[in-house]
Amino acid sequence: MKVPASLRDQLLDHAEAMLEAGESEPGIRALARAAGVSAMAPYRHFADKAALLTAVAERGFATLAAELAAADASGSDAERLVAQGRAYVAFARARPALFRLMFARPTEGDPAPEKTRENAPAFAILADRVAALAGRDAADATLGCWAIVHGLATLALDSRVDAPPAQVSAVLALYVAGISRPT
Amino acid sequence: MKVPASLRDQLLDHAEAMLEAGESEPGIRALARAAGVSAMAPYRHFADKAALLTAVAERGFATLAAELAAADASGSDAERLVAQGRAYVAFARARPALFRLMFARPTEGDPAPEKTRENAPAFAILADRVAALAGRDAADATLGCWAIVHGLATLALDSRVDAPPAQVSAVLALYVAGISRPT
DNA sequence: CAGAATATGTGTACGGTGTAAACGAAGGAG
DNA sequence: CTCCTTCGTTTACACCGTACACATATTCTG
Repeated sequence: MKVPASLRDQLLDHAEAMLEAGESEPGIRALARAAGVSAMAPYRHFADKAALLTAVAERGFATLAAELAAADASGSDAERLVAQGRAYVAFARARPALFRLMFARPTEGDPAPEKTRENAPAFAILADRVAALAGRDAADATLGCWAIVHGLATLALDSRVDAPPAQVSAVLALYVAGISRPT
Repeated sequence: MKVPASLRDQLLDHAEAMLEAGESEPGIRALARAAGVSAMAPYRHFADKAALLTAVAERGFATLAAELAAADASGSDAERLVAQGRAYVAFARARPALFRLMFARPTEGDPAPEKTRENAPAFAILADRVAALAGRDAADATLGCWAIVHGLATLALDSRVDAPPAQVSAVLALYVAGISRPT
């Protein structure tokens, strides 16, 4: 019963695979070749290269959100928060090219964490955790939290730091300790 | 006395200008055109496009380090640290393309903050400030500090957050408050 | 069912890129 | 003067994204 997957999905799959293989920006022609189709065929499914890559990025955000949610599944609030952070950085280190691509896509609308569609769900979960820990300044704390893990992730991708899980935990735990204190 | 600047410097200048003008990756040919020279001329001065862009990045790190040092010039330890953070993010927001380019260049050697040549000087200053504030966990705190500002900077460039100076100050001040407390 | 409309893929072509290879012209050293 | 080095040019190739015109297949409509 395995119908041969629409070309659209094939292209996205190959793009994801090439990203995972280290390619920083899969090209339309390469993807078409991989799918055994002419160079112009992809354009029946995507307006242009950017649109295709944006679709890949969207997938990436979905799986990132899933992994974050999984990490957030159990433990104390603080533990969950730290686990999320580890998952975030782990995702970035496991799929560097994809991670970079995801955040390199231009966003529509104003810059605000909860306004940017792809980040909204994950950001909401994070905000919940932080709210449970920090009384006042919850907004700043949430942003700081995201900034820390995102910073560690990108610095790791650009090999400015190593950022193994243990280090992420340590840095994040320190932050949590500083945040969660009587108002 | 104005000798007409070596082609090498002209190319770097134009590259910097084009980056400042929004171009994400100035091309060899475009730079050659800007310098009024043939497309192959740049290759007399740079092995390839990557080498040229790396040279631009190096310049960028130098001016970033200078701006950080300037911000660090006066005030209490905490104030200096926060000022550095503001300067870091301000730099990124003022020269988004350059900032991205700087960190996108591959680094030689192991990933370690103080080992990566371009970052070493600025990182050392940062480490000093943090050491003066946090007793134990100074290493983690330093890394956390860098991660926060770098995270804010990159998230701002990818328009995930706005990150105006006030926000940077707030987030960073919160972190400093959490860090600097009786051992 | 016929015929038209829509969806999907192909072939060709244009202008852009980075860069390899071979060639010239200018100046200093023997 | 001749030779070598430095700096630039010309030409050419392979690749890229994509506009345009065409073929075919599927589906909708009367």
